[in-house]
Amino acid sequence: MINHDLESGLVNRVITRFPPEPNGYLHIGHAKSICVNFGLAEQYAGACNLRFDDTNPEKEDEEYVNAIIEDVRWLGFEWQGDVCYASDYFDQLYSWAQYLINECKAYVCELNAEDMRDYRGTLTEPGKNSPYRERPATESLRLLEEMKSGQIEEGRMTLRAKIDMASPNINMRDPVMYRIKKMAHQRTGDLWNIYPSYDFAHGQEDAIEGISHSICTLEFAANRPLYDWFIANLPVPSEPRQYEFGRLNLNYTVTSKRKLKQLVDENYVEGWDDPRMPTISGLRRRGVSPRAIRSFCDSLAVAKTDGVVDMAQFEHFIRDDLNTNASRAMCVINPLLVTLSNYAADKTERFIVPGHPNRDDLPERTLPFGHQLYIDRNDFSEDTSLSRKKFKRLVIGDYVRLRSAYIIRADKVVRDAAGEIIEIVGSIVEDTVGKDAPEGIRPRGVIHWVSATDSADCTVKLYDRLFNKAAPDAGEQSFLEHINPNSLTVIEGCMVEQGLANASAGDHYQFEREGYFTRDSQSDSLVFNCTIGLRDTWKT
RNA sequence: UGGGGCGUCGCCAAGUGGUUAAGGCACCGGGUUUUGAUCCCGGCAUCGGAGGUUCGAAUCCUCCCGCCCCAGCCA
Repeated sequence: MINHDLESGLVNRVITRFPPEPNGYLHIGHAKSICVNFGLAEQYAGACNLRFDDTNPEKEDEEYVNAIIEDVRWLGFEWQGDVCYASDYFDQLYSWAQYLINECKAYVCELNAEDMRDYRGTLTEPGKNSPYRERPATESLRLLEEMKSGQIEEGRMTLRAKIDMASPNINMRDPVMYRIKKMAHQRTGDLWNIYPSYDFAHGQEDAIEGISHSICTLEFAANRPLYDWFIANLPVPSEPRQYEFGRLNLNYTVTSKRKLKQLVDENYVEGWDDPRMPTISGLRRRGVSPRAIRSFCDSLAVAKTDGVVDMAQFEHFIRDDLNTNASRAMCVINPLLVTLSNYAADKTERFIVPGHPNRDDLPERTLPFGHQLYIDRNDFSEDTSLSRKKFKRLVIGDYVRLRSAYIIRADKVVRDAAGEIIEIVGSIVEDTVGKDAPEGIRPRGVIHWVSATDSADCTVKLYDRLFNKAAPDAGEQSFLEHINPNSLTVIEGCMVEQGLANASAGDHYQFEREGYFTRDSQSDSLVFNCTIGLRDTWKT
């Protein structure tokens, strides 16, 4: 990459940083940034800092700081030294502001927000100099001190950099360095009544930490000249450089903290960690592993194009990881009782089966088998005219293989008063466990099952995409108009094999023929979240 | 409109003068399979447009078209 060139001379060690503002939870978009920053540091044997860009107490909160730390750690990354905070540099930043005033490169401006906008000009017209621009340094110094100590009302004054009001780059038209906010900061308390702006803070934070490559997203490209201006005009300890790359956009979801916060605040979802959320915590609760997230991010290009990645690409990496790492299990989501007439009611067997079809390092499991079991209602059809090719499941008079167990035949159905099928009576084919079907018997397919007496009751939560429009943000309507009303399906009364009765959140399973699941971390009872279904190419 | 950035298969993308224009996702065929999964094999673009330079261009030049970002005392 671009770094390679710089490796040959410009910098001797790659130091990057991941600098979130603690104003929300991390989401999949941040995961890319995290992977890029930590990944580059690792690749070049450098280091990466975790730094909170906490320059605006209005939107920030301790809760977010903790959640972010947890998420980065969960993703498996280690930052250099202690966690850094922009607020740790407030004193340094303040003295640099004084320095610029003394250099006649900054001044306290008394234009209100509206007038400042007018003076700034437009995209096509240059701005006008503020009437306070040539104020003596001593006066600005005094005023800044008063702003700091709380003697000036909010909105009355700002400290601005004196650059060029006619610059074609609007960011260079005397940008605000400090604004008054008489608000307690989550870390510095009531110490400050003024807070530095992003532009005045970010590059200097990088310089203080010795960051070599300050990597951010494309929308900051126009801020780069300003970033460079501060670095060039201040006695900073190092000269970091900013590089931009395209942020990750995924279709069928939103990745804007503002919108995610709205979904949470207005109760469209259960919280930041709702399994339908694209947040790191939501994905974790959903059952997506850090490994899947990292491989997905690694598959993404670090380029200047701003495209929209197909959710299917992310899903591929989720499945890819789970397929190779998740233990197999059987869970009947829609139980239908099957009674085996030729299998003694008091007889039971226990089949020892592999935890994974091609990994013997995963523990084996035990499947109790008996006179009665459950299969899924969808695995039985009364329509015996369905061809074997079209319906590879159970029909009256035909055979099917019970996964890892016997081949059985369905003999008749039992109905309740309402005519609803409540039971299938069938029979096993002797001596077919672990063996090929005997001559003359051809099972239509393989279905999953669970012992009727020796299995655990559970609830399964199935998720669909949160939005039913590929680009929820696009168009006139609010993204809220495109929320999928059926994004969550709760199914109670499911039966899972006994061995999973004490499954824990963070363990991943493939419920064979259904999908990948993990135990929900927020429920006391046995609840499984469907991470993602199996790929299904079955054409109906 | 001023400034900045970007346009290669349905999607994400390699590629910076000579390649049959990588790869992944998706999709479509076929094979294996006690998961209609996995796995395996095969198929799938002339590079935003128009000119030009060159023996030769996605790669260089010109013009045009389109998309994104910047006018917060947000980041």
